[in-house]
Amino acid sequence: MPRARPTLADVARLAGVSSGTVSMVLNKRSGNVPISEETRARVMDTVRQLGYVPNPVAQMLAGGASRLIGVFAYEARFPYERENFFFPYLLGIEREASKQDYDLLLFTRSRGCQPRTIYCDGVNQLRRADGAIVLGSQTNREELRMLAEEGYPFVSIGRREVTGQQIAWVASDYTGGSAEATRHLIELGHRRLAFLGMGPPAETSIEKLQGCRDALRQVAGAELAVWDRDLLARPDAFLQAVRESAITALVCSEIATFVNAVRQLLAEGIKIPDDLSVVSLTDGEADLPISMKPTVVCLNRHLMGETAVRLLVDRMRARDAVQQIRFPCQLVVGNTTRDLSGC
Amino acid sequence: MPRARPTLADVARLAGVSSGTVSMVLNKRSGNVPISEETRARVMDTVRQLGYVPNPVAQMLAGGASRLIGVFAYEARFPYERENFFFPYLLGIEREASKQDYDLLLFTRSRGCQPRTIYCDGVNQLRRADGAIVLGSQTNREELRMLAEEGYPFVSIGRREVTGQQIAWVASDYTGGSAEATRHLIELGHRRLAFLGMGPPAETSIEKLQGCRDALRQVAGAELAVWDRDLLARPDAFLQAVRESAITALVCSEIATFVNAVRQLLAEGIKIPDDLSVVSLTDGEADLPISMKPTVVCLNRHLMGETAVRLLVDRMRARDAVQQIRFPCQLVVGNTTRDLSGC
DNA sequence: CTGAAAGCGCTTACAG
DNA sequence: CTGAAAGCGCTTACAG
Repeated sequence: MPRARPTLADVARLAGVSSGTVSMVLNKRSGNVPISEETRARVMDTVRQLGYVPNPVAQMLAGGASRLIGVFAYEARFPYERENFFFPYLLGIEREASKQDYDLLLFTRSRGCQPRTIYCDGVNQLRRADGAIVLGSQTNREELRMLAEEGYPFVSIGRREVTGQQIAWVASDYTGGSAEATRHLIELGHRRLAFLGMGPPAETSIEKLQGCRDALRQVAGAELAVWDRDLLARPDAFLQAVRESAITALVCSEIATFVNAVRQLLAEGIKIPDDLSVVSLTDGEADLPISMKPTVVCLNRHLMGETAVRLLVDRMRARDAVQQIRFPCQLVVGNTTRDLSGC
Repeated sequence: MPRARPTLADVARLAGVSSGTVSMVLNKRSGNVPISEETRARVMDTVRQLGYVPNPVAQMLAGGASRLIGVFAYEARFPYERENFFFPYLLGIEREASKQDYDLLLFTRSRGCQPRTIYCDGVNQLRRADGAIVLGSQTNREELRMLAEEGYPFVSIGRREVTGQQIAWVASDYTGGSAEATRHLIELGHRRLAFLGMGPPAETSIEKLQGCRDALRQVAGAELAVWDRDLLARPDAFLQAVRESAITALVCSEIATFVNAVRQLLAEGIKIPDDLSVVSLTDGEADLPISMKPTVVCLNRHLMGETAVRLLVDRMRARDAVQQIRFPCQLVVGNTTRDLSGC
């Protein structure tokens, strides 16, 4: 039973003016139409006397925009282990949203739809917000296409390609980052490498692989095996592949793959980096032996989150430009890679 | 300029029915008044065709609920370092909200109000959501009182007391956790301790101190100095206090204080735990020397976040019970405390 | 089974 | 300067 709060009409009645006048007084919109000091004072007295507080919901309805930016993630965040995928982005999103004076609407409702979907019963749920940021690797391309077709303003975190539509996104320069990581290995004398981790989203895997190949192309006699990340599901096969290929360096497409692979290798007595150098093309939370500091490509998630919001706000203001922006990654050298050349 | 979204009236017109009927179909309130399968199908088709989505603001105004749970944090999350204070709670909040089929509204707008406030120009911003979770140590008690007075349903994460009002909260059992940490020190032979970190919110500091004292009371000749955490702002004074008091153990009220203190101690050549044992009464992200594992009291933030949402939903359903729930903490012994007794 | 109407509490032209 | 009215987009009795 929410206490019956006084309304604008109550104030108007008691002050003996119209509700429009009360609204004007309260909103200081006297710019155009000056209101007599006497009326203003009377209204304000009544407001205080009644303890009147405007209902923001009604204000919004009458006013127009929701000043809400939606955030939709295809991956559920519930498995607590995954928190680090999502939150660094969210932090940037929040910071910029605050700066742009927007609130954030996190779409968490299950609504019965089993895998999380933007469209439920054919209805675009994101419409509750003025625009939205979309993330997650399990992106449904068909949904993105529909969003784009209906002109709903959104920005994807991560490059996503949909035929026939230009989609706004911010993405890491995986190609550059992977090339840098690979060059690092080359400089350490590695020539037989394996790339582990083809998996969704396709764009990302392809870019990473591309980066590795770009770097290796510069070197005569270098070889790259390419393994699907499902290989890790069969430990025997994985270890056999490592041994038979006689690689000296393993390039993991992401941190989860890195951790998984490293665990299996260590369990088999393979020393890192003594027997095998390992790098990850993505950073993130990693539950590793305490002394192990991975050599890893770091993404600038905060900045990406911020920029996504900025693009979105631009987009909502002037419904035209669909921008796509790349962010450089940074290689951080740890102790999981070693120099083969003598020393 | 918010895009012109289709409205209920548009759907009704196109489907050739009244808007009331569309509303009924959408809300499945056919309980009382059955609607023909044919009409229902026609309406749903039109809804899909138009991409109609109800405007939550209008739904709220009209008396329905928004199915939105608000999340308000007094501390801004922008300083990226602080992320770990907020997110573990958010994770729990999100999980339970999803389960209860609510979306989350993160209040991030600055709105010009310099320190973040719930009431802007006397308007309760939280009203955009059906209910809200409130967190942060810089809680404004006056605002909480106003919320309670107007009957707005909210749950605080962290115990907050406001005279004359019962406030719903979930909180850690700091007294118990602190007592356990102190007993741990006592068992290791420590008798001269200092408690560092009286600071907001008051409830928390008092409980922690209480826990320490409870434990120490069991031991003859034990002493406890109590230091304000501002002491750390003057390194000289802090180190002098440590030396003059001849303490063997330092109890830090929270992890940030712990990290700050440890840094200052190490910089002065004081070895931990050889020269001084140090514990933290709160866990969290800690940028410490790699080999240092703090002895720390861990909070169950995920569970607290989940429970806060559950209490809130209960509260919103039956507007009566204001519940207050404690969660036990867990002492995790690291290598920053050592045994004084001989060995 | 469905339509017409009132109402939620505000804002904003538009008349006086 | 101020009032009367329309409208924001929905829900909910209440008539048919």
